[in-house]
Amino acid sequence: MGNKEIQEQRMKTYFIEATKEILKGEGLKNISVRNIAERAGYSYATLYNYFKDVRDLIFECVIDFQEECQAFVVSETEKTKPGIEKLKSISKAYVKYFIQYPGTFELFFLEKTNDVASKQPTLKLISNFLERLSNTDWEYCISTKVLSAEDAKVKKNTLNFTLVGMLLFYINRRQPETYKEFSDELENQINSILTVK
Amino acid sequence: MGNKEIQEQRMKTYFIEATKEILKGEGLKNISVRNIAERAGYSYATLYNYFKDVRDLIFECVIDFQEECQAFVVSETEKTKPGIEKLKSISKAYVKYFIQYPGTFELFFLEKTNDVASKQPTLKLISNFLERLSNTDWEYCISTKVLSAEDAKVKKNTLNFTLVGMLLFYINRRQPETYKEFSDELENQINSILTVK
DNA sequence: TTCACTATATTAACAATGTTAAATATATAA
DNA sequence: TTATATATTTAACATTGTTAATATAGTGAA
Repeated sequence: MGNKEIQEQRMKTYFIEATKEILKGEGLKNISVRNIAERAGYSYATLYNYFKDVRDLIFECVIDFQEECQAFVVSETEKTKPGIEKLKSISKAYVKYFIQYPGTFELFFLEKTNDVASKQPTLKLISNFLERLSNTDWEYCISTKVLSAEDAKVKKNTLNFTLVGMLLFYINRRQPETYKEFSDELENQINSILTVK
Repeated sequence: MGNKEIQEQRMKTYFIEATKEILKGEGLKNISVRNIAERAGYSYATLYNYFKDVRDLIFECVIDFQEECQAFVVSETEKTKPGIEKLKSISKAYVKYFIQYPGTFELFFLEKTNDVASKQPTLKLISNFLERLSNTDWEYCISTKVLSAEDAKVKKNTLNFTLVGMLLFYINRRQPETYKEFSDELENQINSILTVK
């Protein structure tokens, strides 16, 4: 990588880090080109030398947040034994991360994408994120005959849709109204989906 | 109701109808105060005599869309026999409505609410909408011993979260990429959640 | 009818947004 | 050092939601 590329990458990370800070702190609604640039220490127009537009920049944060979330999930589930128990822990940690940083939830699932073609890889990354976090343990369940391959496939998706659905209602629609209720319902849902008869 | 109220209500419906048209047609991203007012045949500032702000106006469309969706669901499920079969039909029709009018999905689940207090009733309406559409048949399942009350309660929520989650991925994240895949997965999910062992 | 008053509607204006073009500053190569 | 390319900033534009000032229409009394 030549000097040019190193410097360009460095500039990009300045903006990306600024964007991440705002997303984690104030959330998506406080993101603006001028806001980001100010925090990065540059003029707002400079941003356009490194990113096609502000959406491009915002979606570049996805990978970093996924890595952070993954590290969080791993650290929260280390001592859980593999299989169903681990799948439950992973689910809870996954949800916990987005509750802690609602801005990342907004970015992953709510932020609009005008130009869908160029963002397709990122959208794929988002859609199968939970799958990537949990695949080992689904495979484990299949290989230990706890679940059939078909059951695992459907339940994996049910879990994914349900967790994101719950988060959507709670973060974007304040439903239920208290965290306690949310947390109890989460427990119910996870147990119901992951309980093998 | 005095003349004053009649006229005021009439004015409100002009703006509401205009908003609904845009939402159903071009979707949420094409909503703007000037756009709505032009279609309603008034200046943009006039709108503020009848609505606190544009979000207020937008959320007033929820009730109308729910009625429309409910009528659609009823007409699509009339000839299905009550119980599990009906719950499956209702689920499919519910999803079908939002697929047909993605703008209504955006309004129901994606649109931000700055002032959450004043919109709390509407948010509640949204959260328990599917429940209202399907409660009769859940009760039927309980009374015919097909499901326990507890099972019904959890599954009802699983279904709600899963359907909205699926729609979120499909409408907002183009995942899966084809309607066929989406439709097949929908079938799988509904059957898995509503199949009683 | 005419005049004052009130209610309603429109135009003008503001601040904030994303984006681009023009202008300026900085780095590089001869 | 000077000419040229590159990087950055300032200025400007169009669009957004919202409010204040202005204009218009309707109403009730003389």
